Amino acid sequence: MATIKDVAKRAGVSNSVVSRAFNNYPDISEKTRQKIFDVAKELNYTPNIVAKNLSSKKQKTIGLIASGIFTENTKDTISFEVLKGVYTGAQEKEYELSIFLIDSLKQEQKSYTQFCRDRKIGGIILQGIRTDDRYFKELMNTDIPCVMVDVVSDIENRLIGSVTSDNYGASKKVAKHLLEHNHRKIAVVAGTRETYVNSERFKGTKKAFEEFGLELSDEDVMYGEFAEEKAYYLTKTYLEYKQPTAFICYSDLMAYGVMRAVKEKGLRIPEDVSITGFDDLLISNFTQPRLTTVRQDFFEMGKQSALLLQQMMESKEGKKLVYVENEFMERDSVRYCNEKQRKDEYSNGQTEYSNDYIT
Amino acid sequence: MATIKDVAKRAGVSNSVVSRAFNNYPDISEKTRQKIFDVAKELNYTPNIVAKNLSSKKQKTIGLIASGIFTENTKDTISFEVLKGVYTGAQEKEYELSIFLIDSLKQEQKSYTQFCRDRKIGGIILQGIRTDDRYFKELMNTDIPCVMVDVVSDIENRLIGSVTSDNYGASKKVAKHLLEHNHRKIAVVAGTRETYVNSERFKGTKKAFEEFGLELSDEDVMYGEFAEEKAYYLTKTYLEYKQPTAFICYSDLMAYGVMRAVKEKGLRIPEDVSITGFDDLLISNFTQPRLTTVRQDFFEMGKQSALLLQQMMESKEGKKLVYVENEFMERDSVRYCNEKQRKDEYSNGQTEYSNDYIT
DNA sequence: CTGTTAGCGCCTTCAA
DNA sequence: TTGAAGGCGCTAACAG
Repeated sequence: MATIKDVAKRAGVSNSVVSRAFNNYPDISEKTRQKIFDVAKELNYTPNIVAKNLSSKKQKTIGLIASGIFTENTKDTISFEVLKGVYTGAQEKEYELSIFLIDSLKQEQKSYTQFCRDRKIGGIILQGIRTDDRYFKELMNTDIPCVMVDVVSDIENRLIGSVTSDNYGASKKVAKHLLEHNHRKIAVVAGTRETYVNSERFKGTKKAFEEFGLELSDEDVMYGEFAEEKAYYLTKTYLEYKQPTAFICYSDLMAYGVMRAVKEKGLRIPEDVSITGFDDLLISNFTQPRLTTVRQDFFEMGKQSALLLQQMMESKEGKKLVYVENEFMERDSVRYCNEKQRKDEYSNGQTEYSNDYIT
Repeated sequence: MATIKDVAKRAGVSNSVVSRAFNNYPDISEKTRQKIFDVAKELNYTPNIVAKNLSSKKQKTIGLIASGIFTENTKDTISFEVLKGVYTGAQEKEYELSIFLIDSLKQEQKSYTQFCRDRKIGGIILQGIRTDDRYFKELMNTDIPCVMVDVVSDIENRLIGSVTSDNYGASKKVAKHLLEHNHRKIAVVAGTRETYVNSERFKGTKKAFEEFGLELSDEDVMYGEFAEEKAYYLTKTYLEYKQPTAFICYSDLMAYGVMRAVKEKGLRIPEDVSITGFDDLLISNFTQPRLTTVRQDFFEMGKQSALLLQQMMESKEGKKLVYVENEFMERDSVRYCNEKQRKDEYSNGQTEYSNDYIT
């Protein structure tokens, strides 16, 4: 493989000139520049990225740290979409990308900071990590630029950005949709309490209730930790003493769990119970019934993260917030709530409508 | 960040001793080794991978080149599973992983070989790439060890391995399953003709027919190129002049296309037509009806690829073939073919059974 | 067992 | 506009 030396020798110049030519320095005569590129092409030379990375001051590689890829539900391919987006964004500006997938099952976690230092990573994108993680905290004490996906932090004095979507607005829309469909007995299956997206979505729900002059009761809010099984069990229990006409779920995954529990109870969706999700995973278009939810463009979020990070790395400027569009997807899991259903007291059991439809 | 020098100085030894200690060379006294590790821990030192990579003869990074991630059907998350597997396998033996995702839509392809050289990649895993690709051919003319997923090549004199599953056996099992369920009017929606897995699966199908004293007619074999839409259109056309009682599809994606075409024709699955797939994608458990198919463990295939590649890189030994288990998943898209259906001539239209069930 | 020396391939002052 | 020299952080002979 040709090295910079070979090109230099063949072009009759010194290494440094070749280096400058390849890095678009202006202080090179057009003639030699051309000569160098000609020779390079002839020798099929491209700079070695490893050596470049080692010697250069400039940071041209970014990292993606993603958690929950291994342990989580395989139905969840969000991380993959983010990864594709980040890759695309990095590619666009010719940054190298190094990925770090965290397997939360394994004990031997590694320091994010270490990960960056060891690879000369100049900036990092964080996806699905917990802000109470010790390695996250450690990272926050460094000066490595960070972009977080779906987390907006209040950390000051630090190069940190966020990419997310309008969780508040979308969530409000979902709740209003249900409210407008005459639902009043609504249960909320929220995610993880301390989480940014959860609190945004919760605000949205509450706001919608408010606008209808209603209040959301604590006992109708469950915390499913964004997990299908957890949501399933919570719903099972909930249904033993209450029967809402609708469930608002803060993730599709949880909606699947709720659907299962609801069906097992012998209730029909959406005839007896309406259900909404959030995310629009692949499967949501294939569930029975198809899930009404909020589509998030995770690919775009990944891409924007990479772009934002690169910009931060180059300009050394701080705190940016980028929003990516989301979209309310009205499908088949929500139906108008009739007066009878609406007036029925919460009961310990099934409504008369549903007895025949156990699936 | 602490460098090797800092450790050396603090431990009162030279750089090379520290280097050796960290690379587990035996020629170091237990005492100094211990001393070095102590100091390293104290200084929070870990070797810089970039520098290591540059200076070392040993190749400790592998690459994954995957195609079709961007352009293909988003229902297909196979590449992602492979990626996770490769990552896990690399991680296990402390290899670095560099990924190269090919966007076939973009014109500006890059040389695989270049990709490897530029990053000092010592071995490469290929997934979803075409063997008639010019860059693939170029790569084959180098001495870079390769492992291919789901491609078994006949290239000689070269460090090359393959990881796949028993496509022949699984495919045979599928066909026999249909045959045993009394189906005789069977159409095959094959994939891409020149492809390894396609030919293996085809052999399996033929073998099963043979064992039943039957022969597969050319006119009942379509080539859907593993694409949902292609399969959909082929099936639409096919159904205009023939009505099989079963479709064997060489991928789930194509099965979805076939299902759609079949339903649009007003035929019921599996009452009128049985359908089988191959791969067991996420959605196949949620289609209507749930798809009978062959589950492939793509994660394991990715992992085994990484392991095999590493072994090849270390031992310089050649041509290995690793099989990963697959599993026949009997679900709801296949049903026993009754005598009436079986005897019906291929007709230009629907059977009498299905007229009422247009969905 | 340990230190010395010379790179790996490139970038980056500093002088010319 | 160019060249020389030093260095990025580490490994790898080769002495000792």
